[in-house]
Amino acid sequence: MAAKGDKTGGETNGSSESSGNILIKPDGGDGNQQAPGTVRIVSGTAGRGGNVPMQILTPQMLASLSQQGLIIQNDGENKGILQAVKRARPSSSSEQTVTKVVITRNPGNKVSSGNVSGANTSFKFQGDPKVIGSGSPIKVITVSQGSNIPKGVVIASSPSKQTIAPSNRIALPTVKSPGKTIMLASPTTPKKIAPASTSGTVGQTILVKGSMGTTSGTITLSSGAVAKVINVMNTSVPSSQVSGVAPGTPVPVQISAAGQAPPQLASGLTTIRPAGNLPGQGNLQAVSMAGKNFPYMRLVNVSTNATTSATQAKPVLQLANAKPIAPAPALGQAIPSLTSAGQAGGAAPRTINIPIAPAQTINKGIVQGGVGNQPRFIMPANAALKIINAGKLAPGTTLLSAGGNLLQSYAVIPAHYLTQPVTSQAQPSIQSSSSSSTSSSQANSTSSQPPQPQPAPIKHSNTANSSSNGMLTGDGSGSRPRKPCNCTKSQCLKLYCDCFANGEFCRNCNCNNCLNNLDHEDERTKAVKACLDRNPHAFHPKIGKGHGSQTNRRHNKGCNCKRSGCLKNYCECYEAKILCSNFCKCVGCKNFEESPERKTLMHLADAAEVRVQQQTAARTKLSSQLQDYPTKTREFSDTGERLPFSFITKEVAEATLQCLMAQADESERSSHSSDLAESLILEEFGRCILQVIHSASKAKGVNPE
DNA sequence: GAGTTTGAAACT
DNA sequence: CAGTTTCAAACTC
Repeated sequence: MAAKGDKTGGETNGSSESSGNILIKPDGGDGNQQAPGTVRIVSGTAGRGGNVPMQILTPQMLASLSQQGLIIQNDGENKGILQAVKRARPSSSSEQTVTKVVITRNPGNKVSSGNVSGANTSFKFQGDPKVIGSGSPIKVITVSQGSNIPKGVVIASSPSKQTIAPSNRIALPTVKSPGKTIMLASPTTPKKIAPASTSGTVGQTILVKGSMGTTSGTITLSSGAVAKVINVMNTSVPSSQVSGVAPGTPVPVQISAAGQAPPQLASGLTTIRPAGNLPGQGNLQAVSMAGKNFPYMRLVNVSTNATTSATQAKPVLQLANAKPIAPAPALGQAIPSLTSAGQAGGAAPRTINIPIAPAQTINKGIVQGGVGNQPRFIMPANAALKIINAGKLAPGTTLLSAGGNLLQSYAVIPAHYLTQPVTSQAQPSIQSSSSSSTSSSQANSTSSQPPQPQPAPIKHSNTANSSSNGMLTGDGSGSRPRKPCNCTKSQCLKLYCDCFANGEFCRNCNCNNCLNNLDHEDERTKAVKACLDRNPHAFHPKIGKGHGSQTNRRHNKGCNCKRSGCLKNYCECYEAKILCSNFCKCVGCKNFEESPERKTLMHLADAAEVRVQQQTAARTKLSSQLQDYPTKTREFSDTGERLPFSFITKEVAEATLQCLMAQADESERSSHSSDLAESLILEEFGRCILQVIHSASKAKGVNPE
């Protein structure tokens, strides 16, 4: 699909400006004549437009801008536009502030264009393929002024590398602070970002459900494909909406510290951007599994072979500073980097470029979101899937390619890698990039060509924890805790293992001889491949949407129950709380709408739930009252006499309650009628009260004071 | 907690 | 593709 933010399409120029330069000219200028490799920056009034002298930015200048805090942020006013906002610098009042940058890619051209506008300056530019990506059409990044500057993604090369030239690309580093994370929402999720997911803290991963509507940031990977990037304010995420995203398309959201947008800090961000000139590409798919916590990225349709060089026109998936999050390391914890070649020390952004095929259609074969909000990325590892300049991936990286049909070619990357917080620890690198990019995004894609098998090298992560399942929890993103597995024979490398089946690493599990961790990526990779060979949909959510209603869920494959009547949790349909469908091959199914047995079970379950809730509420209330009581009341009168109610201590109350419960149990065992049971319980309560009174009368204390 | 039942996954 | 085996979760006692 076309990116809404792709406003500059056709703004390419055939000029011959030296590559790597960015020409900045007044916003609103068409810039069609801009020389390739240049970006026009036009100064203007706050926001956009305006008359400001034209400037030319060289890669070095661009890098400098990034260092100065050029931030990409959500543009509330411009749908589908990725905003770049330059962080305010207190010290320089005269300095122009870039508030908005739009980078668009020109499908048919090698020149990318875009515009940047700021409070005082508006820029429109055309990017040099070399600058933004090897000769690939680049997307437009629109930057508009925003009052909310501290959001952020920083556009620029990493501080560690001042020039862009070396890598020929512009990185979109994010704030250094605690991890930038990307979560993808289930494709089946509502079109609007769930309010519940709109809050979080810096470094936290927030799950945003795919939506239509306003976009906070958008990067068009190629014609027809759009990568979305949303930058969120530091502690809270505005209930942004995303536009240009197909319904259900997962949307990454990242949170950065307010006011922090140091380019050098880029980390943990995942950037998807085109690196080639392939026309109409866009092939990155985000796939989320219902109820799964594991994001996957899917690259579809790689038409070229794996050996294609980075300079070749190919869409590229870039993982910048993505660090494999091993066993859920705490934010800020040192983590081996997924990307970056040979760079230790961590400040420098590291990227992995993965060529991706041109996108033609969207989301074919994509797994529909399922229960819950645990997304995963599935990256088809076509032969074309290649790690540029990298012979190997950093620890935990699993990139598989399988020959054969498209569906069989996937690379599964644990969400950790995409959500890892950046750390300062030295990292194994695959490719060093002068710039790091930020924001993650996903694009739609389709494929047309069969992937070629090329297993991606995997390295072990020092931080790999054999017990980690990568479960994301406690971030308020909607992820749910997953039960630990108890596998004993499968080594957690078969679909028997829920962790593995969910695309997660085992963590805090009770499994034996577990290989589902970063320490055994090779084995894991092979296992994943084997599963995909057996069933290309192996990692797809089992629960999808039915044809009829948007809201109806159904088991995509159907169950095969024979003895449970589909009314026990053995049945996957019942377990998922959905009715059996035509796909099911079950025998003696009782899990259908009008089933009396099912209704009875439902009623019982509801009643039980109500009881539990009531009991919990009562206990909470009672406990609260008992705790507060001493502070609210006086135990002794002015005369020093102990007041009656002071004898009703917490222990007394609990004892009384136990007596009542015992009476209730007795009544139940005796099959008493409810009326009789009630009477007996009240009588018991009376006896308890009398006993308390009796005790109080005998033990009147005196205020020690 | 041990043993049984169950159905998905894996295998033949 | 069908039948069998393996496996781990669900369930029962």
